[in-house]
Amino acid sequence: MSEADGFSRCNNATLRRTARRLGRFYDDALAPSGLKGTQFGLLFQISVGADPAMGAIAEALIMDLSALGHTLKPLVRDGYVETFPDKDDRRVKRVRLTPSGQAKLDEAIKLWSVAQRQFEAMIGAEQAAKLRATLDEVAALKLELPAATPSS
Amino acid sequence: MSEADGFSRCNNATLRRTARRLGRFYDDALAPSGLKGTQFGLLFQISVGADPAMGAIAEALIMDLSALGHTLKPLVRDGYVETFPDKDDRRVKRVRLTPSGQAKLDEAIKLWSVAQRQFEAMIGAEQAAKLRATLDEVAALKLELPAATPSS
DNA sequence: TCGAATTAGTGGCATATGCCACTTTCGGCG
DNA sequence: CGCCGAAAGTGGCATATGCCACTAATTCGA
Repeated sequence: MSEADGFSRCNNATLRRTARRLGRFYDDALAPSGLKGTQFGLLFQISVGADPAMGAIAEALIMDLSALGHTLKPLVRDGYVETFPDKDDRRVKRVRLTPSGQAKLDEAIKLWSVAQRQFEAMIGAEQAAKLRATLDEVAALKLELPAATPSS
Repeated sequence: MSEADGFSRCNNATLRRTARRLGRFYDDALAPSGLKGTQFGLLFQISVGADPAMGAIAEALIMDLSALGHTLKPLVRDGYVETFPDKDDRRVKRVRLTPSGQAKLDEAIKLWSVAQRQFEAMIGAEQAAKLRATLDEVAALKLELPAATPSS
């Protein structure tokens, strides 16, 4: 029963499953703003940084650099963020919100608060904080597969 | 300052962030099999069901039905799963593993075990079980947004 | 100072997910 | 019966993510 009933033992599967569920909830809440949960998080991350470089954002969100580039496109296209090269290192591309983007973020934060409050009312703020702490702990683990082929 | 420190307060963002991290870890472990973590979970879910209908799988995985359809395609294309109409209700499409799919799943389970073991060795089996329990609890919540403002 | 190694991004390709608009079947109901 | 509304999937469209191969800009060592 433990394994036979749907692989409830796989930490990864369980995590993704819940992520889909919660993702839809937050997405619904943000819908009026036209932003998805991911975009909202990305805009926020940009807003709290000091014209962060793409690499810095990717690292903070534990996201692949190229994935970040892709995800950023619609936001640039819609005029919420803009990029510019770093003064000292032309390889570096920095990102910042446009006034329009800041306004959109402010708007979205109001919507986000509703979902956040609702969620914490259901599960309890304590419990939520504990869950986030555990998740952050997991995200910080230096996971490494046992060297598959030490060959040579 | 509660929000200015990187939005660590957003349950959804934290969850996705960790999902990306853990997802890559499991994906790396499964790489030799050519399967992604999601496909692995899907194959497993199919294997434990009795020729489950698409709707049943989608519900079990808390996944959108159409999303499931999309995700299933590469697996059908590669000959790991096959579908057939339900005898009594032609609207229903049932899914099952092919012998090749079962073999691939068996192969993947060995790889998965390594990642699973490794992860639990790092965070502790107890802790992992507790995390999964909490995640399942969250996934089971009947989240609902406070009736949208009829505005005006 | 020049070329190898490294770093930061980009583009292409493939899967992951969702929503919406349809189409096909069913299950009632008058 | 025959029509309507519900149920189960499909296809199209758009974003989310990753990996790989490549390019451009820097850094470093001989």
